Amino acid sequence: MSLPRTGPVRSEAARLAILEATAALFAERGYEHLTIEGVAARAGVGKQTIYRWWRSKGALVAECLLEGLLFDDRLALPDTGDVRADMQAWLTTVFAVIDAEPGLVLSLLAAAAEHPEVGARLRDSLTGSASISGRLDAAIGSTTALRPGVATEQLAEALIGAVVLRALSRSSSDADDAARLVDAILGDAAD
Amino acid sequence: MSLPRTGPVRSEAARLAILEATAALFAERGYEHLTIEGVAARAGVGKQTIYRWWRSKGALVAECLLEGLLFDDRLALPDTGDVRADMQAWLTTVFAVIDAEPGLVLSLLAAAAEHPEVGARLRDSLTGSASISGRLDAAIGSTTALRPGVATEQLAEALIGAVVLRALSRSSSDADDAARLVDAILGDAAD
Amino acid sequence: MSLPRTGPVRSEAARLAILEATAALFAERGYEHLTIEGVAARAGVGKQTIYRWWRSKGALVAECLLEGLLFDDRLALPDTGDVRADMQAWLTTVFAVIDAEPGLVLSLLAAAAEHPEVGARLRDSLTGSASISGRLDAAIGSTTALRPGVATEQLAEALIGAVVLRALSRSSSDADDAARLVDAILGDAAD
Amino acid sequence: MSLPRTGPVRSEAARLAILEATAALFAERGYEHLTIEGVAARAGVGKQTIYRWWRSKGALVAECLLEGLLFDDRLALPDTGDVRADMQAWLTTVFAVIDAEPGLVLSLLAAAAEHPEVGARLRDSLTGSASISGRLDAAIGSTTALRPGVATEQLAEALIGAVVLRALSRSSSDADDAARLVDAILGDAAD
DNA sequence: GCTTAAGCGAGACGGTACGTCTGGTCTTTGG
DNA sequence: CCAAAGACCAGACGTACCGTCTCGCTTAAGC
Repeated sequence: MSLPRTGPVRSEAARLAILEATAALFAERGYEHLTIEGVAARAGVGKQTIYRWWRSKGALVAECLLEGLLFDDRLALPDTGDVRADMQAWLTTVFAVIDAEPGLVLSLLAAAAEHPEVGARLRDSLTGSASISGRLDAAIGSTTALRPGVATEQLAEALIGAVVLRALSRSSSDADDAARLVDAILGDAAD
Repeated sequence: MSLPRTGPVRSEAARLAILEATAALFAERGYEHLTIEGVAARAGVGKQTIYRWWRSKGALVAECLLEGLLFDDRLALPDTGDVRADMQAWLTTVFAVIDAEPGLVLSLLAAAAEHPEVGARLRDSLTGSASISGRLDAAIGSTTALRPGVATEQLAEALIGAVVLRALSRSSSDADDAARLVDAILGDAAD
Repeated sequence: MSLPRTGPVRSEAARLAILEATAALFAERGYEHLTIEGVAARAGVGKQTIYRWWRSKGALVAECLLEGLLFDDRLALPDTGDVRADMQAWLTTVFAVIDAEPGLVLSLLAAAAEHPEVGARLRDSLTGSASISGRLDAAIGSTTALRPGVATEQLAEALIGAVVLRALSRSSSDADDAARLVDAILGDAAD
Repeated sequence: MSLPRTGPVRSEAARLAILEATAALFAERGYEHLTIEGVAARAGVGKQTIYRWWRSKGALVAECLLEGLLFDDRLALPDTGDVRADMQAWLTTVFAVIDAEPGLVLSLLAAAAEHPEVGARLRDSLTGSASISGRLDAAIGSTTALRPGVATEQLAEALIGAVVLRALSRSSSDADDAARLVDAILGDAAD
């Protein structure tokens, strides 16, 4: 596979081929078994072209994460207006994904543990893009836990954290687990 | 007619030397840079002696974890009777450890992401030995979040999860962060 | 006080496979295009097994030379009793080989220029094993140049040197050239 | 009517800078470690400018040789009228140079082995410019070996060849060796 | 006490991937 | 429109570890 040659400015074609190869290999074999040589071969690129622009495997994965090449749309938080129901539905989906493809999340965690840049991006991806704390803010007053003045950002972090822990401990989780977790975090409906 | 079992038995000295070398190298260089060859050399042991008894680097680390060789005593949850104060104090300490030696926790997370056995043990170590959910159970009724029937185990998980997330995202945290997190999880004092 | 333990021993099979692969690739592609990776692949051997026992490509080639894997029997000096005729016949053969496969000799020269060990072995192979100076010694008195007291070793060196020069300059040489050279070195028949 | 094709012409400055950089790097690091990239960097020139005008590293070195950039004047054959003495003196100098800077000659030999053009030029440089065979011709009759009808060109070749062989085999040589070699080639003084 | 087989230290083996270096080609940009 | 600069693909370099496999030694259980 040969790419169209470009000049002494950075080749966008090469960059894209590399990121796509990274995402594909990451999905297929996981972070641990992702190799620079494998990416280079798959992308039809010289190894040096990777080393020229990325410092490490982790930086490569971080950029994939940033470009949204690693997550699909299943993991978006739904918005029906009912925070509790939305969160339960979302958590149930997330648990199902972790059960079905534990490697995806675990690989991401391994990458995050190894490279600060992945860690930072991962947190943004999880708390930010799913915008959980935003939804919690909007629902303040509707449950006992969401009382005025509560730090919704920490609640969101705790929720995501619980998910991460379940992934790490390989405990398989179902809809009931999701409900229990949401109830624990949100409290009862406000009177 | 059974074949006679003869021959020497497993060397306890070798086992201990290996676990100690593993713990030392883990602390010095982190999980990623821990190598079986390095452990063998440090322990003054043949590689085969390691492979005979452990299936992988992860199994080695998991056993160290189980034997308490990786954590020191700083990380025990204090018990003054005041749950909120105890948790804040504990979290503050944990955050300080993460800030001071991020490698320790991150390496453990990397190991957990790679090896199920480490993940399982890690969760036990964190939630079990600190026995957070036990303390929460005992405090039911004392805060708005600790209402009767709440799943304290999920609350404990969420709390630990938040800690893990902060470690992964390398956000440095202080006593205020600890307080905010505890307040978000526990809610207000009960009336 | 413990004696050094012995451990596994060097694999003769690997050693031979490596030398044979080296000789084959040397003959096929020449010294310049001989690569350690190629030798390892051809020999079915890990690269480290080569680096463990040889310091360089040159050392490898030198050992092949020493084991006689690079030269075939065409290049042995015949012995009919007539020194002049033998030398002419031999030179004619050597010139023919150089004309037909210049790469063989040139590669050897390149290797010798790069690695002292090859140079030393090459000289031994050429002057020693062909034992030209021995033949000259035996013929002392039979030609004007082979007078008593003459340094036959230098004469042999000069002869071989002339051959090397012709190889380097790619001048194709025939039987007449061989005769002229032999006559120049040996002088006329003694009266 | 067509305008004369103008356009820039080959830059003499670039050509000289390249040749000088080549000669300098050759002297410093030898033929093996001479790289096109190194030459380009040293000459302040793009790699393509080299590849445009020379086909290979060898061609570059050959042109340096032709321009006399590689040899200094030490290596000229003196002319006192006494052939034997002149040759001994010259050989002694040559041996000393080889002993002191073996890399220079060896690098040249490596280049010659790799590239025909260098080989041809090298032979011309050595036999031609030192014009040994001319001197031998002029001395015909003065020694037993220099009898009428002898092929002085082959004698010259043999002499140079002996020098080349000594360089290749790294045998250090002194004035006595020079004398022995000259005596072997020239024979005794004619009666 | 002798036999004998497993555990031991050591380390060679076939491999994979690393991160670096150079070769030779091809473009862009500036003079 | 040439020459500098340098990005590109390709692939060899020498190193680090992997996990497996002998080696010869030591040692404890069972005859």
